[in-house]
Amino acid sequence: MALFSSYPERMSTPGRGLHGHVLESLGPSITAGEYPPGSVLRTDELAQRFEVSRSVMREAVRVLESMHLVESRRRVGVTVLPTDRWNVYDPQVIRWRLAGADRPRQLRSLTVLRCAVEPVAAGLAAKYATAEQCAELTECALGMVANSRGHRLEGYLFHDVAFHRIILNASGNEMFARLGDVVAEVLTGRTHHQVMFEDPAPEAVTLHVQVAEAVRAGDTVRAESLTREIVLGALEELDVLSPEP
Amino acid sequence: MALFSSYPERMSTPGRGLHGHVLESLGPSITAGEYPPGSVLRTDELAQRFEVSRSVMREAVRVLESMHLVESRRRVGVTVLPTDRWNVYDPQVIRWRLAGADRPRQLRSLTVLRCAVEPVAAGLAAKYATAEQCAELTECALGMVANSRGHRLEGYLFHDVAFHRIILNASGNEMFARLGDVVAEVLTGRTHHQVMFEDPAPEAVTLHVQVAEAVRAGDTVRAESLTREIVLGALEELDVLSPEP
DNA sequence: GCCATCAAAAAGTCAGACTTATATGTCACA
DNA sequence: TGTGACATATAAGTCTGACTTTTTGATGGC
Repeated sequence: MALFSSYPERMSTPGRGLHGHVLESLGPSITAGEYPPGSVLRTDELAQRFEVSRSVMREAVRVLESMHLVESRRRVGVTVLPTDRWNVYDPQVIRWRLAGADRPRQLRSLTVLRCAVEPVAAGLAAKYATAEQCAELTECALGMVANSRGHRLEGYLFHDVAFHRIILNASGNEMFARLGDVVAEVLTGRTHHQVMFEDPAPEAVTLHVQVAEAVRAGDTVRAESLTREIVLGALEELDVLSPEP
Repeated sequence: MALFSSYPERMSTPGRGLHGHVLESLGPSITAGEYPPGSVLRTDELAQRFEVSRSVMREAVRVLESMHLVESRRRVGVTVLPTDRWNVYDPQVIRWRLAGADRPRQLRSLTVLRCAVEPVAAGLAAKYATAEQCAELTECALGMVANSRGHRLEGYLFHDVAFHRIILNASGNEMFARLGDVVAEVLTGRTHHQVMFEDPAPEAVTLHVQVAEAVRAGDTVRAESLTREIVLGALEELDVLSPEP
């Protein structure tokens, strides 16, 4: 099926090279709060701990610095920055945080972001989606229907992710399009790490089909409000499992 | 005035260190499309061009790689990635792109993002804003009023940026809060690089005052719809100057 | 108590040698 | 002529050690 060839599985970038390996270990530690803000690390010490040369360690620190997770200053060391400085939109940071302890809070703030963005994106998609995108969209919706019963969660997830990706891409807005990875992480996290014994809610499935129809019909306001229902439903579902105002 | 002490002027991080200086030159070149996607650079050659050691150049490349602007592969070199791979939410990438040639398109996609996010953020702010945040908000609104006539653009801009930052922070959502820098860049760009001979539109000023009121009153739907008016107005204004559907 | 000066500490920079992966070309064989 | 194994060259990756620069904090004189 050529339609999905545009979604290669390059979602996660495993630590290539020594510096990547170090990052994959040190990054999650920091985002998990293992080193509280203000903690000071020393490059040399880290290099010894990870058994790599200083050059490699310096490269890793540079990357962490570009994510604003740490700040490197002369005569002081590598200081861990407070959370509100972090580049929380960096896909790698998102992945690290979703893998950590405060996954629920993370999942929630990302879902609230979805609530804001996806309805607007769907409205734009109804305006600008190509015929091919409309076809892909309905195909995904049908795929969701086909996998909506009988505990076929993986198949459902696959089409769900693809569906939302297409919406975000079809909006024609680059900033929206780049949130496709974020949505994918959220949906995957929800499916894999939550109690999901039951099949997906039938209403949600129906809504997806209707969104696909609305987009094809060019009905912007309907596409927007239907998508809002979908994503508000997801938020509600999240609040049921881990309630916090 | 202690209210604004929480908004230090650390918005732009000038290239500290040699590697930062290289980045500040090479980054914009790439985002400007000077090296088309697929172009191959060699670390050694770059090091020579910028007259730095390879260690420094490698650190710079690592940072560009973490932004997904380039990809470094053995035996090949440093390949420039296509636009749809870039981390377009990275504040540094945003700044580089806003400084480049396709500023208008960039400004527009960011404003569309604002249209999606800020109304929702304002709604949440009406729910969760502290008394102090409400006070700061009205103060900013008054500051905008005070600078709305007589070509006092800088003063107006200052309070405008602060206003939207407070809204985004008061929403209580981390992802929204981190868009404060983006909004600041957009507003600054609009003021400094567009034909802005005239004073800001009186309706916009009024709307800001009303939003501050709505937030203080805890009127979520009113805060949301008023903010939507503000930001849709900004989008309209943008389309008037550089019309593209 | 305050300011200038100094020394130590840690990051920053550089140069050179070496290792490793890999794209590509070569050649034998089918 | 096409195909597979093999060799080679290339550019990134890694390590090491020496040196420089900035900045903190301590020391000491006023």
